[in-house]
Amino acid sequence: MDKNLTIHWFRQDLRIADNPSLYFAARQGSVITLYIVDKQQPAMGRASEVWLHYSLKKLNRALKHKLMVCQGEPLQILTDLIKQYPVTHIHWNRCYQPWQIKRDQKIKLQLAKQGVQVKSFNASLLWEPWGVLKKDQRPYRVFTAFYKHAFSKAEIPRKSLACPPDLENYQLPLTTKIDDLNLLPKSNWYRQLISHWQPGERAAQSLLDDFLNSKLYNYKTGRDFPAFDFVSRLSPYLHFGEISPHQIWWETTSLNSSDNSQHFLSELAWREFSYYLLYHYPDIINQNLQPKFDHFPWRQNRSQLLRWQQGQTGIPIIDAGMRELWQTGYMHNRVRMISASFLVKNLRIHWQQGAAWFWDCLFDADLANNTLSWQWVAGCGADAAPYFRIFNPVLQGQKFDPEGDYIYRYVGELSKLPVKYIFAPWEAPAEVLQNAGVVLGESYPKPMVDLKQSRQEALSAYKNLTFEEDKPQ
DNA sequence: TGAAATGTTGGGGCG
DNA sequence: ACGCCCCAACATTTC
Repeated sequence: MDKNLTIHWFRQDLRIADNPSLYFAARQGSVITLYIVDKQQPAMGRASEVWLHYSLKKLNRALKHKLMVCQGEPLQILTDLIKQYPVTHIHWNRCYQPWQIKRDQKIKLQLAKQGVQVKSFNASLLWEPWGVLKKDQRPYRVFTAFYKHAFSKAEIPRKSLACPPDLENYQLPLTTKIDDLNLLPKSNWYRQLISHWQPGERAAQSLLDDFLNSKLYNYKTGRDFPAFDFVSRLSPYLHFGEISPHQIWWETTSLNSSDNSQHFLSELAWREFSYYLLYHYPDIINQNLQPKFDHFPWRQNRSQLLRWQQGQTGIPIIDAGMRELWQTGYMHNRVRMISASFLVKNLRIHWQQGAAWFWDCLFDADLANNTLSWQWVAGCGADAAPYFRIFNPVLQGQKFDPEGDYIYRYVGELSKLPVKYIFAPWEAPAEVLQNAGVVLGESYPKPMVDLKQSRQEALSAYKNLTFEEDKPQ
């Protein structure tokens, strides 16, 4: 009997449900499920490695302990497997980081020469980046235009696929253990970090259910308040493919079409837009999408960067955010914008240094989203915030954390300071500070920069930028 | 997915 | 009764 044997190569699709590559592999015969730690790949962030470890464990369990893991060079590993086993097909779901695209093209070509059928599928984007273009065949650079086109003119996202029935998972001898991949760091800091999370497909499903049942109804306004849990927190799961955007899309649209669900879908579309831009402009990892920013006078300042990273800026809402990141591998989106704006505008430190820190600390660290979001805040991205849009962290706190709940949660030094002064402790009368047991500069830092002055400096730096561009050459 | 500066309006206190 | 001032509240402009 000539039965098919397919290798399904897991990458950023660590799920069984709605996994096209796995689904079609299972339908045509037995399957080898494989995960490779690619030693050639750019370094993952440290938090991401921790997540990956636990996610692989969960996946392996769901596959009845038949997930093969190894590390090395994918082409070599796949070639060896073809030689040893009667492999007829190799499947994977597409990845979209520039290095992945390059790698996969090469591998596909080489494997085809060896007589196996190689197929790739779409598992992580609602719209393929090459499928959405302006009339002049160039990519969109404005979100709303992109979204309108994708939403109304592009192909409707496919519906979720079922779990593959009766996976005949081919057992391979001699597999590396997940523990051998050394994804966990030597020290124990990660235990506290991961304790806030439950990686894996099943947890993603229940987060989605929970979100659609009880949080979505207040999403549009609730999503701006970092103290409250009105966001989905699905971002890490989306990054690792523990849930598909297709499933989220269809479950949300079939629920209702309120403002809230529309808004949630548009956030999902921002993710698409980031992937889209990264596909069309792969240089934006290291380069400003708008070249006029190439000569922007960024400041190089290690000690200021460090204070920002450690949540010791002396501005409570920012410190709260940076500490949330450090302690939980996550930061609420509203606070990401505030703290990023502070780094890039008030401190005028290069967005790439902020992006690098987030990359290392976030469980949802994602090249497309992280890069594009930082460029957006810095003003050098597509459809970016105008240069003069500078967040005032005091006002933002008053507006979006009016009771100070979020700040109190992460900035314990100020726990006795009344709400009235929690957003700007330096403005509190000496007596109030004393009663709260706060000594500015000792128990809690003084603000590291003057907000008003640094705002002015940023404005004039950014303004020069536009003048330079307007000058005739 | 901002904030500050500036302009306008309208109600109430008060001579 | 009336005009004047003050100022909060809102609107518009500017960076």
